[in-house]
Amino acid sequence: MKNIGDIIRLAEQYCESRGTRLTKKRKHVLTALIESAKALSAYDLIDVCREKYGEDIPAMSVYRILEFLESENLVHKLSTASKYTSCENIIGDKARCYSQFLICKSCSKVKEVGLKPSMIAELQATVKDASFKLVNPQLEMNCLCDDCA
Amino acid sequence: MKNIGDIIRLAEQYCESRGTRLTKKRKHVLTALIESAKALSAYDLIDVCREKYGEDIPAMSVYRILEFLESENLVHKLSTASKYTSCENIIGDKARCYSQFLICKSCSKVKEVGLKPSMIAELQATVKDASFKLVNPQLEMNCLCDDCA
DNA sequence: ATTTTGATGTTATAATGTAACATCAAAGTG
DNA sequence: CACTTTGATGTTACATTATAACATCAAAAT
Repeated sequence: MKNIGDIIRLAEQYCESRGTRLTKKRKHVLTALIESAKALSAYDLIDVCREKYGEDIPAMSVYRILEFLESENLVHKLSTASKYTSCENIIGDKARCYSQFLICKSCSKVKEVGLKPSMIAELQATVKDASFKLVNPQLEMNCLCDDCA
Repeated sequence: MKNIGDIIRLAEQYCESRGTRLTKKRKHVLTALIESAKALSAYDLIDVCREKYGEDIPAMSVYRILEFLESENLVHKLSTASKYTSCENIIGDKARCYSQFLICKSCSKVKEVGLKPSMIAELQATVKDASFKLVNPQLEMNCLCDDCA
């Protein structure tokens, strides 16, 4: 398990290699998400950045930053919760695109788990049979964590 | 395939048997959802009810009605889309609680598919291993339908 | 030095959803 | 039947999530 500095440095190099930049504010938002065990809303992130970095980021910018981090596969949006979480295996060799997210609906604690290939195949087959194309293969499970249950 | 009147009558009897009432407005909202191939937002439903029944239902009431219909297993909320859809097998003998929803992110067309028992078992195992409890086992897949792709 | 591009700021507003309290109508009770 | 209780709906106000449109700023490329 790397420390946060190492992770951010890796993320920075990764962005550079893709011709994009991990700016200071983007780093702060990403750091906030990595350090949080829970998923955070855009407005939560505004608060965290103010408290932690004395930095006042407008909502519009936070949304743009989140969009950027998502496009770089550093962050996931959890649509069922309207919250965001950092990728568990940030900059893994193979970006994990098929994940199952367990989300505590009470406290927003999140666990990201890779899907077995057999499951992926099964889900894809269903989609194909129904004449749909899968855009974002991400399973969000509405749960309660043991602490909240 | 039953006609809409038969379905609504069934739903009504079902509610009666559970000691709840399918009122006129609830029927209208449910009918609108059944007759739509696409998932509808709460505010879409306000429009449909006005156009179709000349009935002006305030947003608050629509949300309450949707909550009721969900609690009776007549309607699903698709959280990833913030829209609602009627259950495909309304009042099936066994309410289908584990479903996979294919949702076109462009036009909101929805297809509901039952999950294979092996998938359900797999998902549940993951949840258990992670010390979470599954609250709502509903898989929403962000897709494009063939028409929109 | 200047231009270009990408990042961020600003303002306004849209879309989704809920809290709190008032009213109304149906169903049961004396 | 009058009365009470309960459940359904109305009303108002507001919270939360998100985006559009246009302005400014800063880094990099020429």
